[in-house]
Amino acid sequence: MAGRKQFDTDTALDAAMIQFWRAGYADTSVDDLSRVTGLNRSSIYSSFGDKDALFTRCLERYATRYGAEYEAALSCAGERPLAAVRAFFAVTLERVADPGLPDGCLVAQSAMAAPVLSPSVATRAREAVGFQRARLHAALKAGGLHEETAGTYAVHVAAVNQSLAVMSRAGADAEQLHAVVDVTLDALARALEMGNGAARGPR
Amino acid sequence: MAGRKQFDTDTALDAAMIQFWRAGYADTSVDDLSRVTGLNRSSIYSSFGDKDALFTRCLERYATRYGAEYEAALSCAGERPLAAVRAFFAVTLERVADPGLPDGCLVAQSAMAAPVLSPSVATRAREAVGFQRARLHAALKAGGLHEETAGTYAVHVAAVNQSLAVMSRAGADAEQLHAVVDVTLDALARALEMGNGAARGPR
DNA sequence: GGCATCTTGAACCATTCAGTTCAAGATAAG
DNA sequence: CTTATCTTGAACTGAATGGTTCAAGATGCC
Repeated sequence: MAGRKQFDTDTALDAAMIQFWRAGYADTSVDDLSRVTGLNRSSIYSSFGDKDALFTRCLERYATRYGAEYEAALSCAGERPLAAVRAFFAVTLERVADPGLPDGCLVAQSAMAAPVLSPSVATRAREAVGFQRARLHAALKAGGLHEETAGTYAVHVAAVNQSLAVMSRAGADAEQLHAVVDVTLDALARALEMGNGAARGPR
Repeated sequence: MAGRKQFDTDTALDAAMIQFWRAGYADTSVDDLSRVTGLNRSSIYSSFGDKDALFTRCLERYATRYGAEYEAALSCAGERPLAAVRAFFAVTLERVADPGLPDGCLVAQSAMAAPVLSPSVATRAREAVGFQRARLHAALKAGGLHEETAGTYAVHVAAVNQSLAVMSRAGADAEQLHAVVDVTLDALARALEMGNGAARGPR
């Protein structure tokens, strides 16, 4: 197993990502990473640098992969904004329901652990949350919501989406998680009904 | 400083609680606890047992203190359910706005870290989330909501409340946090308007 | 003063941590 | 086969971890 060949970087990154996702940064040792990736300690350091760099790669990978899914879900926001947000939530709900993946959300966890992460990683996690909100904001505006109303619902939907991570880790079942998003979808439906930006949302 | 006198247990517990709250269980060493409490290592072990026991005490303290505040906020739910839930959220919003306290929520953090906490602590954190939901459920029923609708809104409000912890750690400002809860309050107001349990909520 | 009680600091232990180094071995290309 | 490249396992370092023990000292009570 040497010579010119190389191990599968993507597979190793996926394994490391899931380990960080499940246990968090602090509770993941380099030995853990070595075990789940099947890579030797030396290989980890030579291929990815130190633990912090590997975590950054994993966070980036996570944000890219699921970011694309969220993006795709929101793609129909212009014509069917409610269905778009429903699909947005479905991305999270299906991920949580997948027994092959950890509960929660790597970005949410990293944001929660921000005070004890390296500044660059903490900033990246915060940016991911902000980016999610911006994505929603754009989609809701495209869906006909007034600028201010779209902003309000964007931050609300982003927050509720993060809350699913907490609740799933707290042992909430699928039915409860659906109830959480249904209230939000109902509120959004009403805001959308109130006209193409003419009516005001809450506040 | 010895003899019969003893250090102030409450003060020490508060300091330890805030440390756990800010940095989480994994990223808080016993030396950290010694530093912030002003207690010697020996004193910590003799007074509180090991790190796990002290964390449990802190979690209990947190749940008791803020649980009482949430309880008080919801006390008027029978007459003014919307105002009660608004006051419920205000407990969290004011706590987050307090510069003397860490962002986030110790219970939410502990729930997120459940997979790497000792089973007893993880269970306790999950119970705290469930208890919050039960409290809201009872309050909303008292406020006139139908059983099922009350259950739906209870889990939603509990989730949104947890989301404030994530969002505050992710750098959201007070205005954004208010927007998050306003959407929920608006939805709840509508559900309450629809009659004393006669009408159905979302779903 | 004398005694009992508590605190304190320091030392200690075994374990784990991140990070580094290196020799041995395996492979592919020439 | 030879050579260059890469992987691997193992050892090692220095620091930090949780946890324990104990002698010295400070205090309050009698």
